Amino acid sequence: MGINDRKARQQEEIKQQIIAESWHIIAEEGWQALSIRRIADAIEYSVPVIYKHFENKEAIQEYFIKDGFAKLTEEMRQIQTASDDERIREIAYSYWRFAASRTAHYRIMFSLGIPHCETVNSVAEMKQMSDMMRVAIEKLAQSHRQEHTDIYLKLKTFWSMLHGFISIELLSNTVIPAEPTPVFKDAIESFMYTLINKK
Amino acid sequence: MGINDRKARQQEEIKQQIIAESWHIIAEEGWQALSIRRIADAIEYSVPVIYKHFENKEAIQEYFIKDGFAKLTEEMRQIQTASDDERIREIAYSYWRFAASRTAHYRIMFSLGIPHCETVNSVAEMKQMSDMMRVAIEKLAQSHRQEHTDIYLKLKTFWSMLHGFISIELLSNTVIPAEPTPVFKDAIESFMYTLINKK
DNA sequence: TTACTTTTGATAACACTGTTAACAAAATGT
DNA sequence: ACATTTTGTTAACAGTGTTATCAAAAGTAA
Repeated sequence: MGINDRKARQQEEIKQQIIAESWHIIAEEGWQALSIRRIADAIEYSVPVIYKHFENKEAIQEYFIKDGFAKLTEEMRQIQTASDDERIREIAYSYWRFAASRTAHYRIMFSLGIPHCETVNSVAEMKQMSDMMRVAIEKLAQSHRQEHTDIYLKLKTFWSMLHGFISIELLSNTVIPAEPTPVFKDAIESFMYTLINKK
Repeated sequence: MGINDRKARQQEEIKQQIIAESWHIIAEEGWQALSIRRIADAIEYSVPVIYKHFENKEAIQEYFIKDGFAKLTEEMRQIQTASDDERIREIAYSYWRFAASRTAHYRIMFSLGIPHCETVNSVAEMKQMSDMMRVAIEKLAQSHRQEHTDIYLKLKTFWSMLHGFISIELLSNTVIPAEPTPVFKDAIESFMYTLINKK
């Protein structure tokens, strides 16, 4: 039945339009400017059509959260470095650059206003990212004969540091510098130092 | 003119009622459940009365943000410790306990969803808190003959760490443990170590 | 081609939201 | 007792997310 295939394609196209136009609005005017009616206007369909593709507005937010983590993971995946030391540094830097270049996206991903997700590990896209970090930390620990480090402890610390710096940056409403600041770099070096050297 | 005094008192009481009832709703059902009409119902006045005391809803949020930082600073101020080492540790712990015991308040203070404040230093209550942290770091650095450390760099790192850990904790929707976790404590010790010992 | 069925989409409503203009009533000053 | 200011209310405007109801288009079978 080619007819059903075509229908599925057409529906999928509408969904992609919803996503594209939504992002258009968000990028231009922020998440708070996004309303179902504005999406409907933009895609030139009536309001209830949107509810055929997203259960509610929160589901749209959820989509962008997952999408954000997927994009972040993708950027991290493209890192090519010689040493394990370099790798974890570059992961940190690409995290910073992501927050700097896609600030609107980052804000949505970590908006603590509305509780949305269950556990970090239950969201596949989040887990992918944290896995990538974990492996990098693991490798660095191993290559410096630190097999007995608590990796999950270090992973949590690592992510907390990254997000902490970005958050504080986001508090003052100025644009995040495109490249990691010295403060940030310094903290990453400290983290790596305590990871490599036994206590 | 005692009449004007009484009027001022009555108006002030209404304002306090607005604050109290607002907080009642927030504590019970979260920030998103707070609406002007619900406040009006609770204080048994009509809606426009609220606008006599707060310019708009954002002003109410702003009030709670400032109030939160004031309360946090107050808790930090009550710390009594023997050594400078102990002090910075206790500041970190009281930060954790604040976030754990007043999670709803903490969420409002750092909700990155709606941009609200200018610079950190322009909000007096924020500055108070960061000053308190800065002095503690300064003292610790001095008492270990580290006069040439960049205090602002360390302050930013310190706060980023604290907020980073809490944020990650807030992501997974479970309750924050009342007492600082080992991961958190470990990170604080690391921070203090790099602060005390020259690079 | 006609009749029936399913899918698809639009209209319009419901119950909210923040905000404010217009007005009535109470309190105060003369 | 009258005029004025203060105080608070009603009712509306323009928007929000969400959904029940219904019409039209598309597909299926005779």
